[in-house]
Parts: sequence; structure tokens; C-alpha cells
Amino acid sequence: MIKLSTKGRYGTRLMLNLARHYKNDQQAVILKSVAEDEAISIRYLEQIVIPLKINHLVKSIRGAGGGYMLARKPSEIRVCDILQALEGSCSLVECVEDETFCDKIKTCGTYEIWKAATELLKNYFDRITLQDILEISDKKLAAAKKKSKAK
Amino acid sequence: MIKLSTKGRYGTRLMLNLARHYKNDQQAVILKSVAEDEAISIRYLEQIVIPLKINHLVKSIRGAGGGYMLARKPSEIRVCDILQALEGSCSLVECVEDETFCDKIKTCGTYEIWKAATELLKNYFDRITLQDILEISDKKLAAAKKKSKAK
DNA sequence: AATATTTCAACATAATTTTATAGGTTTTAT
DNA sequence: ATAAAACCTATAAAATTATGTTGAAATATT
Ligand code: FES
Ligand code: FES
Repeated sequence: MIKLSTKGRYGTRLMLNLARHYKNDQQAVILKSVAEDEAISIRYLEQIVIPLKINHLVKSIRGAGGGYMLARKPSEIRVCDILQALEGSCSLVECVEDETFCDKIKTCGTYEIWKAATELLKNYFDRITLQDILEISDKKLAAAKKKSKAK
Repeated sequence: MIKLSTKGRYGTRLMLNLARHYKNDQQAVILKSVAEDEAISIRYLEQIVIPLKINHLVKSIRGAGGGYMLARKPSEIRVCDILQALEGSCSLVECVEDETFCDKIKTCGTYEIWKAATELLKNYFDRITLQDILEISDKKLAAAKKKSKAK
């Protein structure tokens, strides 16, 4: 498996959850609620949200009545932004972004392969926004609902 | 980072190294030589080569004069075969190949995204063979040589 | 034919990173 | 004051990455 880490997966679901609650005068969503919705440990989510905040993808409000919210519109947050924030990069191998990572980069026969594959992924994640995911997800849920009703 | 594991990276380099020594009446390449060429620990390579052998991508000959060799022509071994052998899959997340992995797969909003991204990768790795990498790599080395000569 | 050497094979152990849990502190609304 | 929530630090569990040790099989050498 070319593994997308749990940080990346959980973090994207966290962001999607916040996106679902996004309105123009949005109210904060508490992590506890996200944790329950997504069946992910709160403690772990707390760690995951830190880099999202540092990278200005979410804002937080402390104290009672506080919580987290998207820092900007879902249509302005790309999957790539999320992965970049959580994993420091969107690439398959370090050397694609950090040329000093492998020292034999000049002669490595596989470099071009991982690089090309990374471009493919990046292009995709670059053009998918939370808004897109939201729409895809809504369609899916509506279809599932229709199906279960039809029974 | 959407991490391609060291197993995947080292394993592909191992296979590429064997491909370089591939001839019709091929002779076995010892791991020690691969380890030196690629600057990877022999002990680790020994572990990596096991699944490659189990999946019939390499053959081995024991004893003095022995070593490893490709089980078939470089043009008939795809990157996808290698990753599949080493990591059990070519996908970004388990649930794309094993629907029981995430239990909320029916409602998960991100599933479609990871699935589509996986298709992109798979299509690419499915059509790149060791022969292709060999040619890309040779061109690169030739260009590098030319450049250093020109100095 | 006996022995030594070479190599894969198997098993065990250590180090590191990722994943996950736990406990406490600070901030804020009520 | 109290409770709710983010925030911070530490630790535990698991997986990945890497090294070490011994054994078994085939070959080469004597
Ligand atoms: S240069 Fe980084 S994998 Fe080859
Ligand atoms: S990540 Fe597997 S179903 Fe959502």
C-alpha cells in the first residue's frame, strides 16, 4: 500500500465535518461532536487539528461555547492544502520535494517514476476542494437514502 | 506525505538492478552486489526479496555462484506487480481494496476521493514496466555523462 | 570424497516512527 | 463559582525500518 496516513485520512474527514457546518456566520463545532460523528478518538483529533490550525485552515475559539471552524470557504480549501498541512507534503517520496533527501538522485533510475506519479496525484488533489467533496458526498448520501426508502 | 514505504522504494530499485543484469541466459546477481550498488543494507534487502520471490517476480539460486534473477523479462514486470507483492496492494487506503476495512464506507464522504486518486496511480503503475524504467534511466545516465564530459 | 566457501534462508532483536490514549491546565460563557 | 471547551505534555501500543546471528544448501577447491 502506498499509504495515506491516518493523519491525512482523519484530518480530511475532520475538515469535511467542519465544512458541513459551514455557513456565512458560522458557529464553532466542538471536537467531541466530530469525534462522535467520525468515530475517531477525541485525543487523537486534538493532535491532528494542531497543524491544521498552524496552517490557517481552521480557526478555534476557546472556552465554553467554543470549538473549531473552517478558516475560509470550503470552495477555497483544497485537499492538497489539507495533506500539505498534515504531512508536510503531497508527494509519494521525500526526494521529489527535497532534493537532498536521496543522495543518489542524479543517477537513481526510479526517481522519474515516483516524480511522475506524484504529479498525477498532486494535480488531482490540487483541484479537489472541500466543496467538491461535500457535493460528491451529498449525492452519495441522497442516493443511499433513496435506495433504502425504495425497499 | 502519502508515503511510498521503504519496502516499495528499495524493492523497486532491487528489481531495477536485477533488470540491468537481465540477459536471455541470465546469471544470478548476489544481494551483496545490489546492496553495494544501491547503498541499502543487505539484511534489509534479504527481507524485501522474500515477498518478491513468493510472488514469482524473482528466482533464486543457492550456494556459491548463486544469487537472484528476474523470473521473467523486464518488459513483463510492471511496477504495480512489484508494489502489490511488497505491500499487498497498490491503493492509497485499505478500504478501496477491502470494503470491510472502514465500516462507514457507505456514508464516508472521502471514500470517493481516495478511490479516484488510487485509480489514477494504479493506471500509471499498471502501464510502467521495468523495461520502461530501464530506458528512462539509461537516457538520464547518458545525458548526465554527456553533460559532465562537456565541462 | 572431504572440506571450505559462498550464498540464500530463517529467526531474533533493536531502533524509530506512527498511531493512539491519558491527565492535567487555561480560557471563556453562563 | 462552575462547567465547557481548547490547549499542552506525557506515555503507551503498534507498525515500520533496520541490524545481528545462526543455519542450510549448493558450489568450488583440495
Ligand atoms: S532519488 Fe529518491 S528514490 Fe531514488
Ligand atoms: S476512508 Fe475508508 S471509507 Fe472513508
